Amino acid sequence: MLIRGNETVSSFTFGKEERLNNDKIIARLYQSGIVVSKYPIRINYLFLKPDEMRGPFRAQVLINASKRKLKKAVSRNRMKRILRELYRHKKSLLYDQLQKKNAHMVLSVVYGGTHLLDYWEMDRVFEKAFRVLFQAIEKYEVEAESAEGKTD
RNA sequence: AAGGCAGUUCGUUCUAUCAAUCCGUGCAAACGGGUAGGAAAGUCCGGGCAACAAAGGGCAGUGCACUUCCUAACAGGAAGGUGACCGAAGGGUUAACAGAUAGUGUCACAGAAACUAAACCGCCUCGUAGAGGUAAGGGUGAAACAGUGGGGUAAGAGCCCACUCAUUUCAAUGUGAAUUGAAGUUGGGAUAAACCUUGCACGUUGAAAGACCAAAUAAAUCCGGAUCAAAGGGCGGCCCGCUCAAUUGCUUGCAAGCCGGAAGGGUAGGUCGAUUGAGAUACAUUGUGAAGUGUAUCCUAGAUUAAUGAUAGAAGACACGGCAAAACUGUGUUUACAGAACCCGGCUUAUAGAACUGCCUUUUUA
RNA sequence: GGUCUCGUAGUUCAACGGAUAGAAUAGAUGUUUCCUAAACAUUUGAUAGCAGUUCGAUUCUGCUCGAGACUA
Repeated sequence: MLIRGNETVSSFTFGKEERLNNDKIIARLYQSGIVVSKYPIRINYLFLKPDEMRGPFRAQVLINASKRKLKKAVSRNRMKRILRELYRHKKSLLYDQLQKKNAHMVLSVVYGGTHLLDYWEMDRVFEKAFRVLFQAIEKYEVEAESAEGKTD
């Protein structure tokens, strides 16, 4: 089965409000966001204030595949769909982390490889990338607290 | 049965768990239903639709080019004609199939000569310095001024004759391209995917078109202009022609406002366009056919950072192996090409595998 | 989504439809030098691919492939 013991069983839905679709925020994400690269997956992320978020969720994501690397639309679609399923199944972990630190973020997950991966190969890379991302979230809390201290 | 040619169709199915999107019901939770292709592709043609305020004409430009028909239209399709080619046969393939007698250009090297010309070798005559005649033969070339045979001649030549080929005119047949026949004071390369000529067609842009709502605004600056005219904008690129916006004051060249533009600033969310259409299927009917007409039935993707999926299992299919073969069984694969972006009609290109139809040849059996 | 442009030696560029597709530079080999550099000589291309037109295509035409630009 897909659902493993260490994963908390919660909703696996992936609606419109969890997807990033605002043009301005996307531009900010790619200009000033931070990159976590774990070939062939590349994740850009950017922490936002709660009032900047456009929806009730803690994170918004966009998933894409490079047209330069994958010429055929069929293979791009396939990679995007696998990544979407992986995010859908693993996002509760991300939400837990964000809940602990009371943070909000937007992120983009981009497939930048030149050949196709299957679901379980992609799963391995995706978990590694997520682990790096969680470390970054833990660091962020410290920076945020110090920033709050300065402003106060 | 095997092989070949031509054509048509399909191009996995089911179950479980978790999802996406649209529609419907519902206060909500939720439930029910729909959800990618034959090419959705390339963007090569043709249309619909929308904007460009509003008449035209000419030139330039672009495209097409045997005939007749089909179609909203087309460089598409159907039925034919002609040439070339393939096949043993049934038959098939292909054509950028108007014009070289409107004009211009080009035809390298070789060759004597590459276009209204020309004599290198050869042949013949006079004659032996040479002059003249000759395109039959040689050699060159991708191409040498109709071909074959005979007559004729000094030698030759469509110079003459017969047949053939091309071309022109006439007649018959056909809607027509053409075909068949007859006749001639006809016989003068190739190239138009070189310029071009003739005929026909064509505005430009492209759904990021455009319409509406919401939100946000910004003045100041620079350039030009205001009804005689000029300049500027528009009517496809140019020309002709046509046409268009905006005024008051007073010191008459300045002020204020106005019109057009430049640059800059702000906003950048939503709805419509946008999925019922030259629609699909079935039957009847007209037509050789593409297709037309009529009746009935059906509604069959509609996303917008972009849905139509992911994983697991089963069946089926295919490949390889075991067995003389089949059944059976083991292993592997889950397939090829490929993903709607306003919508249609075509064309082109890609495509694992499977099924069917027609025809031909060969062999075997009755 | 739409509209266009361009593909020639490893690289940067040439070439009216006409011998064997040139030039610079890089690479390789040799000469020279005690060695290196420089210099000199020699050498290296399926004109992106497949068809067609033509006597003959880098050039003209069609299709395919690749690269790039523009477009609220």
